[in-house]
Amino acid sequence: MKKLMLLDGMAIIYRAYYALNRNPRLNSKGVNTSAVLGFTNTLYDLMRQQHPTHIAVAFDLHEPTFRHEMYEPYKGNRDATPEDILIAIPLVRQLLDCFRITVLTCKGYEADDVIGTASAWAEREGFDEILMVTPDKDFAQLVTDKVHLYRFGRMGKPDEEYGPQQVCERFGVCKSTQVIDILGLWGDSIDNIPGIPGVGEKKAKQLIEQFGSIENMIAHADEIKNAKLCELVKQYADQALLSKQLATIALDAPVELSEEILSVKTPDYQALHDLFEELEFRTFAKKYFTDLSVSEPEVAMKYMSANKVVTIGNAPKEKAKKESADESQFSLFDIPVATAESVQSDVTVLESIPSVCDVAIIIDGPNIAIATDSTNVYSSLVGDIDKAAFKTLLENKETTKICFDLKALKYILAELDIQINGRIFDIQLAHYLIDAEMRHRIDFICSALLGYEPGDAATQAVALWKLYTLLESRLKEDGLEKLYYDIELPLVDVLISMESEGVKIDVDALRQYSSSLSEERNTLEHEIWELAGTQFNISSPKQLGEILYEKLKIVEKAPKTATKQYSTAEDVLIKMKDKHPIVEKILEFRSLNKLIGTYLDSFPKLINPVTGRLHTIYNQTVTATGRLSSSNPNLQNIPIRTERGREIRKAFVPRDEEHIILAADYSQIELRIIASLAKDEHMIEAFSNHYDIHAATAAKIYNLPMEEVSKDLRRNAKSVNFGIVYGISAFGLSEQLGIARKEASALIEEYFNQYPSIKQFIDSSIAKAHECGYAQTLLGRRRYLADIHSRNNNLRSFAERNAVNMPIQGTSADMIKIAMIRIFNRFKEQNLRSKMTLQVHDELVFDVFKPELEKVKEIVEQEMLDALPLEIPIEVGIEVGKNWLEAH
DNA sequence: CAGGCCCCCC
DNA sequence: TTTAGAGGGGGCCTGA
Repeated sequence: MKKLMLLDGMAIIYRAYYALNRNPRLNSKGVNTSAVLGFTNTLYDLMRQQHPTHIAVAFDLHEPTFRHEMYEPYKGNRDATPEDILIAIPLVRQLLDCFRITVLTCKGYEADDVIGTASAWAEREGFDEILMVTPDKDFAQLVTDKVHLYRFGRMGKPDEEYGPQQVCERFGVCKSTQVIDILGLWGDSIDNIPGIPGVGEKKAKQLIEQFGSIENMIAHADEIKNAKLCELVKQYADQALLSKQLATIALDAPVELSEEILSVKTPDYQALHDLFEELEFRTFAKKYFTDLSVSEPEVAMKYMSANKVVTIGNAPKEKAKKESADESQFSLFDIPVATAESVQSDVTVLESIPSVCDVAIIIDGPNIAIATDSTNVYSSLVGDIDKAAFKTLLENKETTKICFDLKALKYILAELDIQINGRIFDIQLAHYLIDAEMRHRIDFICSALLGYEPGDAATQAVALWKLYTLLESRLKEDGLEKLYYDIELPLVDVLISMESEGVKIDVDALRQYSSSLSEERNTLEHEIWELAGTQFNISSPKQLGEILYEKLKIVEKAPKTATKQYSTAEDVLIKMKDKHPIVEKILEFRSLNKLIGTYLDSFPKLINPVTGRLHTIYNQTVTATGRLSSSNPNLQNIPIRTERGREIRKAFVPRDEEHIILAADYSQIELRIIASLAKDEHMIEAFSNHYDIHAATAAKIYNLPMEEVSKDLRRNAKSVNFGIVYGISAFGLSEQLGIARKEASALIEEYFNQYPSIKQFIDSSIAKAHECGYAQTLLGRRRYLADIHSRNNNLRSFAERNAVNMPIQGTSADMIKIAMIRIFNRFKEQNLRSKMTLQVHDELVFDVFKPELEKVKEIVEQEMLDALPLEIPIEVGIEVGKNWLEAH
């Protein structure tokens, strides 16, 4: 097994420099060693994760290269290299010497070419795996089955490894070599070398998909439908070719390569020791050399991949002893992070915790806190880990596990075949219940509640352990324990089951529908361009605004958005529909574009190749009211209102012929809840008699018998009912119904006359919020309303509407969550093969094994009805069908 | 790559 | 000067 790792030296130094520069680390001579330290750390991580047998780091020589002449006219856009980086380069090279890692450079070529050449060479030499470590997407052109691209994740996202498949997905090409064609058209943003002006990522992909290469595109330029684009392509053909040439990585740099040169060797420990001394990496050096009393590289590697258990507090003695023995084995690079001890007082406890490790576990009597050193909290658990010990620890039913993002943790543990037993305290869930509107990321929570951000696993574990005490008592004080233990915590398993189950999608149907709608969209696009007299990007609100309000001047006073841009929002356009025929076409184009972009074309890409199904992610800690949210893809906003949109639901199908889709939804749940919370007799009566509630409302406010309520009056009443739930205002209602303000306010007034308890409920909700500063659901879920006392009318009104809406929306959310948990448990008890697959706020969707249909219906209906005791009868509509549309 | 805008759902 | 003015979400595009 030969595995070569090629690193782009400068890129890693830059990354380290920017990552650590906020907190520069100066040694006593005033030299900034952040970049060197970061580089060292990156190298260590990569070695530990990738276990290469061969390695090299490529550097530029900062001399003219074979591209020099081509680049020359465009030079001058790069910022000068920061001085701290100039200092870091020789130090890094010195470090690599000590590690006896070869530095590859080549006169007349850039580091990219050296890496390209080396990877091509290694592939020919029969290496099994070659990993190019660089943030530069250009390297995608070299990716093959054996040569992979490794890019660091930014913004807390995990690192990404690009194989041929990922390259094709990312760039929308058939072959990775076509990446240079895309980049050629796109141009080089760093050196500001334009490809073809106006061609961005999307257009470039389209063109290459159509023509295969830049050369072919130029040869057949006349076939480009868009006249303007066609002109540009002809005009800038040479520039695109040049840009492609510049993007092409050379594979023939005259650089000396051999297995011997590249092989991973034993470091020169003496030299390393001296260098660390000089750089003042003392903590690191001490650990590193204590650990390396046996200086065998294999042993060193083993130490590097070890994991650590930290015991503090009242743990049993023998255990503490064992673990402190383990501790001496860790060779860890030291990073200048704010550690817990710098801000907290219990230094004696924390002294035993080194600043960096993979997984930190704190055992404090019966409480166990688990953390890892990543924002993606548990992603690095699947490394080398003492699984037996970890399993025993987590599966113990007697202890309390303190963690952050239980759902993520459980996914990882499932892979390791580990269960998590005993009481579980998820800091994230608890924090969500305590203050839903805050952000629930570990770093934010820590800085808000502890006053520092955890930099590594050990600090994070300490933070969780501290937060546990804080949040546990807060949960109790605020009466949120039941919500936590009876709803949010058990819901985690339900969501995991739904997410991993996924839904089956009829991909062929989506593809067919997509191509038919795309044709319609193209026609419309051309018609719009025709009417506008020019070609422009219709999806760009900016360009569209300019066309509508400057070129065509379809209205005198152009509507503006809050940020003083031209508004092209749907309701605005609808109002000016008859001013110009283009408006209707634009609306039509928008709706098609939305359907194609958001659903039809994106779903097939998101289907998991292993399961062949579509898996959404339910977020349990996003909404301010207690609802779930869904993303990647969002399956809670699948169209249903328009005929075209509904088609998409037909593609949601059962898993096979033995299954059938069942959808169960609460009818008018929010109105029922408000009626129940308000104990409004009239509404209770209407619901008890199973009246059409909107018609009944219309009858009341217009003082008519029910039979005489027209469609229009019913629609008005329906809007008022919705308005009540949202926190009504006369303006909002008048906008919604297209009626005068006065008329709207008369309607509202009459509504309140007819339903006095509703009015009372609204008033008392607002009064209660003023009094205690938060709104509350039936079960006590809270939402703090910071602006409830604001002297700013707008802000205060907003808070007051939330005070009304949140208890309604939130109670409904609590209700369906309870139903979900009970249904899930009963399915499990009865060993049913049927599965719950989707939740859309008031609706649950199931993939039902046909023989179980009656049983499922019974369970679902019963549990949805009984979830919460209300003053009002609840109704649940259950339907089945061979797809989601039919079942709705 | 954050923020603005828009549009789909409940 | 102009806009927003009924709740809760997510996705796409842009411009810096």
